[in-house]
Amino acid sequence: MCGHDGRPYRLEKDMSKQLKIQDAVAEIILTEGAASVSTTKVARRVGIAQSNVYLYFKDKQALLDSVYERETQKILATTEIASLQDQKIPLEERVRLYIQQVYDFSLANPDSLTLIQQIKFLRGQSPDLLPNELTPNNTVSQLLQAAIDEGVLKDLPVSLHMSLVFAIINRHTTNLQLGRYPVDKYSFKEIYQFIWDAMKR
Amino acid sequence: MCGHDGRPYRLEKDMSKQLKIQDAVAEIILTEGAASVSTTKVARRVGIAQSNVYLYFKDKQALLDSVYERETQKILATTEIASLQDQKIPLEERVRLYIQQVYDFSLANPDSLTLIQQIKFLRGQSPDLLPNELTPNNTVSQLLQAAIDEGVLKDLPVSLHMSLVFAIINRHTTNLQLGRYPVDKYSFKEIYQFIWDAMKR
Amino acid sequence: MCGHDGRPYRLEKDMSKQLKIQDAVAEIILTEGAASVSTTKVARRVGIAQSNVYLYFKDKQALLDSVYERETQKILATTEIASLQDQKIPLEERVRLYIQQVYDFSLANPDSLTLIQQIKFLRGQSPDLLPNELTPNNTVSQLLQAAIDEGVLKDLPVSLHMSLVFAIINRHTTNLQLGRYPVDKYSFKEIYQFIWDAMKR
Amino acid sequence: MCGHDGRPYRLEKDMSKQLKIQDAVAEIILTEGAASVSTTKVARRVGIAQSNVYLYFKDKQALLDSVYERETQKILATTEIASLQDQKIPLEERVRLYIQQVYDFSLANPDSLTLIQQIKFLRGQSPDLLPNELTPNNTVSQLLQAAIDEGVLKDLPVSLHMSLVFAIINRHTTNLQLGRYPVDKYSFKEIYQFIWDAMKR
DNA sequence: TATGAATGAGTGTTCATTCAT
DNA sequence: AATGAATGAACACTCATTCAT
Repeated sequence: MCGHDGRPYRLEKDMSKQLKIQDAVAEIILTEGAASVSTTKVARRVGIAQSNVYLYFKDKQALLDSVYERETQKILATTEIASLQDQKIPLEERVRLYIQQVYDFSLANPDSLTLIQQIKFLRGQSPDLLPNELTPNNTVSQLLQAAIDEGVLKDLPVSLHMSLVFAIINRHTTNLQLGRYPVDKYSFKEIYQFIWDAMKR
Repeated sequence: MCGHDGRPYRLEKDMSKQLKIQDAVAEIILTEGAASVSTTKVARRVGIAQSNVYLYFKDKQALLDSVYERETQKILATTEIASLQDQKIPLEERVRLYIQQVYDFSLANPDSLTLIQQIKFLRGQSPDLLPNELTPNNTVSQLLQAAIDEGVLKDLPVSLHMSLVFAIINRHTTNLQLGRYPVDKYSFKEIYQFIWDAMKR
Repeated sequence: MCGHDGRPYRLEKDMSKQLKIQDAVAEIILTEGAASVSTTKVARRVGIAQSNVYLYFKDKQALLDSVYERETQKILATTEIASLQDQKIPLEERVRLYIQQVYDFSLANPDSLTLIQQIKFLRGQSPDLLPNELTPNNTVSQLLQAAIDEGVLKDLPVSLHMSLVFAIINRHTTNLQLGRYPVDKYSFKEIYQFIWDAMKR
Repeated sequence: MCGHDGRPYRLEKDMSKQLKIQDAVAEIILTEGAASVSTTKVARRVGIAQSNVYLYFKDKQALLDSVYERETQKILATTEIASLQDQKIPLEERVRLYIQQVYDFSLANPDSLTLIQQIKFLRGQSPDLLPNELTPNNTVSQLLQAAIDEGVLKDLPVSLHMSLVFAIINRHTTNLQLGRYPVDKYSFKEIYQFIWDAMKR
């Protein structure tokens, strides 16, 4: 159960430094804000030499980008794109599914959105929660556009619909994280109704 | 058109250094993000020595705070708080007025909200557009709460209602700024309907 | 009761800024150490503009020097040089007088010596309490040298004798200032005996 | 005369940067005074980048402290504390030993005391030559107190006795350094007699 | 006499990045 | 793969000094 060099290879080792470094970056962003990420801090937190960071990432930007990428991948992994594209499901129902997926993900990974926002912020971009580059978003865009065309949703820019969904759900989960009210005070149904009333034609 | 000393007094001259510095900060924030504001850059942009910044502002923090303050003051100046508190106006109409005011302000000062967001971000605060300390927001909170209690609005956290308003309007004006669609493509009425459908009971 | 310019001349005004500035410097030195004297701080303490300091003193060094000078003048003013030179008084008695004068001055102006020490320190000089430039010190040197020549004092360098006197008395008064023991615990007689036993042949 | 890697190992190479930096600090303190020590100057003198200083010392303060520590350690290393505590040696003889040790050290390391004084000054502490924290000084304090209690020394504060010893010896060695008189002009015996006459009952 | 505005050089400190080992 | 040493540029901030008014 050992490598040829006699060093035992544990799963952690496999996960290697790369991930540990990314984790450290995420931690720092969440606790101190993206602006205060530095290779020094990251290295210290991981317990490696500062220069070591450059063994795994071309430069600081690449490091931040990779963390950004990792979080967006999490969204991809969680969301079931297939069902959103499934023509057999009525449009209205698919929109509901989309909202539910955002809701579920946001509740399960409240940090992910924060990380994405923070890194965007550092780039000087607006911190809105619309990572347009995101693959699933293209799907979502198409879904919403179709729903608009079919007269299911109000004839407003897709980005407005998406902003609505993100803003409401993000604020709700943030509220929960801050303990502003108990988790069971508002059900998904209520949140969904709030959103849907706006979107629906 | 000259002072008795023969020095021409132009409008620019009237505008004190303090304002010029604040403007430079705002510019940098809008183009490069708040994280990359530095006294060096600011001074260079204004055309003064770096140390000069400290003649007008105690601190870098004080400088940023002053810019923040300036923008929030703009909001205060623009919004008509009185009418939101006017008991003679029906609640539903006052909520409409509130939304309209946010809309008008956002359209007139699209950068203001960005600046506030960015500076909040730097402070490590969440970037939501809910500067709760803002005096008008207390008024707004009370208004919305009253409307909830009277059964005019859905029984959801006030913060959710406010997030909704801000998110939609902010995205709309951002879209306009980016030229994603012409200004007259969507009227206030349509935007308002979108928001109101969600909020109303 | 007014000058020809109509400005009332009060005594404080006479004492003018010059002295106030020196006082401020002394205060700062005593509370924060000579190294942290700055024209900014001085001006703030006096309540004048920073640039104003340069109206009264050529530069910072001149300012410090003037404070130094002022304190050494205090010594001069207090000490009765005449009696130390009075040939009619026996040498031993005159040495006693000298020690007593240092003792009295040190007790009355404990800060003076600190100020002198601190300013010398800033100059990079050794902080010993032997301001050789001091006029009275020349007198003292001559007195001590004479006493050595006459076999009244031990045949050791004058500077050693003076260091002894200063060190003992300075430490004693510092102890008193720090409240290490009550003022009446040790009389001058005891201190004098301590010093004299060393010096005398 | 080379390591296996072909790199010549000279004595200088043995001496780590850390020591070189400390030496540079000491040099600057001795020539220009502690107040004018700056990381820039230090780095320039060592021939490294300024930022490099922070590779070896957390702080400027830490750097100064380390120099302070180094000098006090020298004292510790030189002095034979054991004999001062040896109950079999009569008190009077032990006091003599103490004085001799101070004398020997002061002659061998005339800069050490200056360095300690200067750094204490920068800290705003009184520059007296009584580093009370110093371990040997506790021993010395006890020794002197015992000698006072036994009627060997005059009944005066221990600090006065210590100040005496330091002041005389320090001035003497400073005089020597300044070349005010040849080394052999005054023997230890004479200096000792000077001090002892004051201290002894 | 007094001021405020201005400045350039300086301070200590942190950073991203490179390189020889 | 990993390190420690090194560096130059940047940072926020303070200072002594000057000058026009």
